[in-house]
Amino acid sequence: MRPSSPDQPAKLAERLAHSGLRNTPQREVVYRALLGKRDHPTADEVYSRVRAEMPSISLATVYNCLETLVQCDLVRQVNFERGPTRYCPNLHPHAHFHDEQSGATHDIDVPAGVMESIRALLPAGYAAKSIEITFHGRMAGPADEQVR
Amino acid sequence: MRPSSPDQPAKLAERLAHSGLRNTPQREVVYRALLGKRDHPTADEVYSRVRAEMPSISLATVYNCLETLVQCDLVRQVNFERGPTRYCPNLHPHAHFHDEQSGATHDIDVPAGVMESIRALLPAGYAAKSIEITFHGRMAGPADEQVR
DNA sequence: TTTTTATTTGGAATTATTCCAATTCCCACT
DNA sequence: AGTGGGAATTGGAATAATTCCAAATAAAAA
Repeated sequence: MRPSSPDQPAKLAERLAHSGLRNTPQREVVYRALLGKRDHPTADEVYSRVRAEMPSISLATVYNCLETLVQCDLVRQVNFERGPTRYCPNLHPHAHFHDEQSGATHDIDVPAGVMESIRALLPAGYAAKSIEITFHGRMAGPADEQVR
Repeated sequence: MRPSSPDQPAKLAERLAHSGLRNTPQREVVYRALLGKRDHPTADEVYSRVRAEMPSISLATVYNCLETLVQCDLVRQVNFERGPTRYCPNLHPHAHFHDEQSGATHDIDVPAGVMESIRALLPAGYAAKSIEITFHGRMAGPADEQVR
């Protein structure tokens, strides 16, 4: 696994400043919670993780911070099917695989070239700022994983 | 525009029968509402369209019928961002373009080959039953539409 | 016709999220 | 250091979307 770049708290400060926003302890702790366990948590899950470190934080603040992080392009917001919004701090171009069995979501790398070929499907006059790709399916069980 | 195939009510009957479900007037009217105006309506929007024809139908039934149609693979369920689930009766492989300005959603054809090349991104052990592609962006204004 | 099973219905309950008004915090300026 | 003002946080109420539930209805099977 690629190590996360070493200066991500600094990145938070920089991006917040860039948008004229303040770097508060709540925003830091929410961002760190996302980076610490990259399993696409819901706002509620972030809330409970963050309370371990900062018991006084409120759920409304968690929502606010997540919203702020999304606006700063530090976090992507992910929705499949019904259910709560999930949050993803992976900024590399990638797709999501949603395992219907476990409910887990896995990141799937998408080469920039493929992303562009998908963008090329758009007729003239359509300008896409972002592209979301989600697979729905099941992971093969251990019996199927053998390559030979 | 390609005319919708002539026998879609029959298709409903067939798919319901295939799943051992009954072909009720409510299911028919909900399905027809989706086919009649293919603008990715929410359950509430379907509800109000359907009430014109069947004023006694309930919102719970609309939810039930939509769920049934999804299970029969007659309708796709679409989610972007927060907000209510939308329903799409287009069964051809396609992506969605979400215009942030108007909130409208447009279908974008995706050639089967491209769909397969996207599927090929999955590592061994991942089996996708469906692939969802959503563009977020803006439509160019009329000034930009000239081809020459 | 009677029995059984599926479906519909209205309303209550739940879930996720947003809103709001009242603090609290922090930065800039004196 | 002291203070004014905008930004952020907070708790709780409000809203929106959906699901749940138990009773009534409708359709199929026997």
